Amino acid sequence: MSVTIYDIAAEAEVSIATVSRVLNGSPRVAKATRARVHRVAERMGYQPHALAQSLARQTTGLVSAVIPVLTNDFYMEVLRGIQDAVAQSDFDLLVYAASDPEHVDGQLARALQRGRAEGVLLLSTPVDAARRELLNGSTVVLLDVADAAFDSFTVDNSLGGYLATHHLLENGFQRIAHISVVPEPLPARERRAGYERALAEAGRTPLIAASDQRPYGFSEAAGYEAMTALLALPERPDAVFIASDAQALGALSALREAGLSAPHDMAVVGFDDIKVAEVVGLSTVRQPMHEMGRLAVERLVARLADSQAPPIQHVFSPTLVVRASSARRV
Amino acid sequence: MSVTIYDIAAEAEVSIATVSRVLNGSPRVAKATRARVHRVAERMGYQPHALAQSLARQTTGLVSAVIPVLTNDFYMEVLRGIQDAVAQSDFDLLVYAASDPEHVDGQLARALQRGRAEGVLLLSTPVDAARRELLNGSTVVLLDVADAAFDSFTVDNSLGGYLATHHLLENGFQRIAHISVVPEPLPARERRAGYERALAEAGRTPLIAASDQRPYGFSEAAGYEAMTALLALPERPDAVFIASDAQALGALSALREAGLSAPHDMAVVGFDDIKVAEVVGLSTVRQPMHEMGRLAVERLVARLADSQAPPIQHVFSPTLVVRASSARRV
DNA sequence: ATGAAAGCGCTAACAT
DNA sequence: ATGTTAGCGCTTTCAT
Repeated sequence: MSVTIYDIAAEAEVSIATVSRVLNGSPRVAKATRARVHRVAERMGYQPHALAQSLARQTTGLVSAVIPVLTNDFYMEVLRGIQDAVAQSDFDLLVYAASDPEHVDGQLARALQRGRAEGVLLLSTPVDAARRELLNGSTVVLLDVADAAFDSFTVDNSLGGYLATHHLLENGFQRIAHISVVPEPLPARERRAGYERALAEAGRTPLIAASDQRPYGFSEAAGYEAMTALLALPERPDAVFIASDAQALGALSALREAGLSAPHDMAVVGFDDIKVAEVVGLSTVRQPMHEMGRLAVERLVARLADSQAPPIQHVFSPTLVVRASSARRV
Repeated sequence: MSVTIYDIAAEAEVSIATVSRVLNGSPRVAKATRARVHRVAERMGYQPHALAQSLARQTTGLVSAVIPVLTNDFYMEVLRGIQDAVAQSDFDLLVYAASDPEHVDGQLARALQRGRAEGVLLLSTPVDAARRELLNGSTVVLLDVADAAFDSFTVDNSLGGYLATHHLLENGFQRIAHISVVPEPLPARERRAGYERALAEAGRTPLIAASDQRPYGFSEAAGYEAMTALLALPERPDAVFIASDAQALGALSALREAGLSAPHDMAVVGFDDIKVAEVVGLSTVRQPMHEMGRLAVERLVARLADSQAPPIQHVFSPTLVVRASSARRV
């Protein structure tokens, strides 16, 4: 049906080897032949067959991104960065998203299938023993999770938690609570640790709420529930640092429904700096999501070229973004 | 390096054909042999080589989505729908996103490369003569754009514009403006037509603003500029229907910066119903983005199975979502 | 400078 | 029930 190098070879009266050479820009071809083959290929509308090329070259030109849940602005932002960087490379991008983090392994297995992608970007998925086995032999770059055996790009979550809490302390808030996640993934644990450290330095006691929202805790619903719990407390906190912006959005809803508002009744600081955060004036700790995705891809591409380099652990420093929701009490 | 069917064949003392049969579940294999081959394959940790399989089968198991710009919540939502449906199929998903709509053809060409994907989902990209040529022979489903030669999933934009405008009229607003896009793509033109129809029925005159934001008009910046222009008018409108939520967000910012607010000083209705719309209380015309993506994939998969069916043009009816930004003047 | 031929790893007739 | 073999479309030695 469609034109192959055999057709071109016949038409140009050369062998398929010569056609292949010309098409791949080998210098070992006579000028006249080269021109003729090019002309014929052009005229016949030749297009290389990606699959056949890949099989012969033993390389697919594909990288894949494995994402725990797409219904999450954090991942969406990272994905944008990934896509941008991939578009600037010679690779094409396969996207594997799970319905929730617990089902990520199925997608991961597909992404890792032999002869599929050359490398994979794995997001927010801790490398346990089973996964280490799966990943064995593949070129992998980790995002939002670190592991000594792989390149990784993470944010200093503990610092982020500290910055947020310190900011609330500085603004004079007295009873600063924290909303975390159950079950608590490592990033959340680290954010909480930063919160606790800041409080400890100030000689305050932590107050932690979290609702058990399986399978995915970084959600509006989880934030809503946790805030509801906080509001039911006999002595209501006057500020809260929340483990993610998504939860913070839910928490703000709960606040609003209770006839309260931030920062007047309770100051709120989130984490991530997703786009809505700016729109609603939510103070937050910013992760450079776009850049994380971009750099991870660049690293993956580099590693594909040089698999020997020792793994690097890139830790971004998050930055505090102060908006209306944590304004100092007047 | 990695184990092939030859290794298994040798180990199980059968031919590669038998191995292939067993692995593909052919019934024409003796029970004992089947069991033995399975055991060996398992033990050796065999994984089929996607590429080789694809080349032999002449089918890749890949579909691709071509997106004009990823920095846009509308496309993100559609992409989620696409991903959800793809995950339920036997296909894997390639994502090709352009930096802006004018550069979509490069990505489209990659997506269409012979031996890459079996079908492509093309978003918001009108099929002109050049593209028709490109798409010729490929299995394509169109989203947000219609063309008689292909399956397409679109929304009744004109109806949407009508609904929005009619709603504003009903709520008693007097001077209802419209913010469109320059250059004006077909969906925007249709939305404007709906707006004009509603106004004409009410015997009012249209008032249209739009800023020239190349290459992509459905943006916050564009909305901001257009609203600024409206505010500079001697007689300020008291309501506005805006061609997209993204622009509406920018318009709301402009309003706020001018010390004004919606709906008090000007009622605002957007289009799309992206997630932030709900958060900021923006009235809007909802497109079923997730479902559009999902159904488009299902259609693509169906067409891949039966290429003879005549193209279908699926037109969704948008729905009006009333929130605070267009509340009736008290 | 060019051609012949051996793969790449698998599927699918066609034989037996 | 199983094996032999010819592709799938291309790249890449190895000859000439």
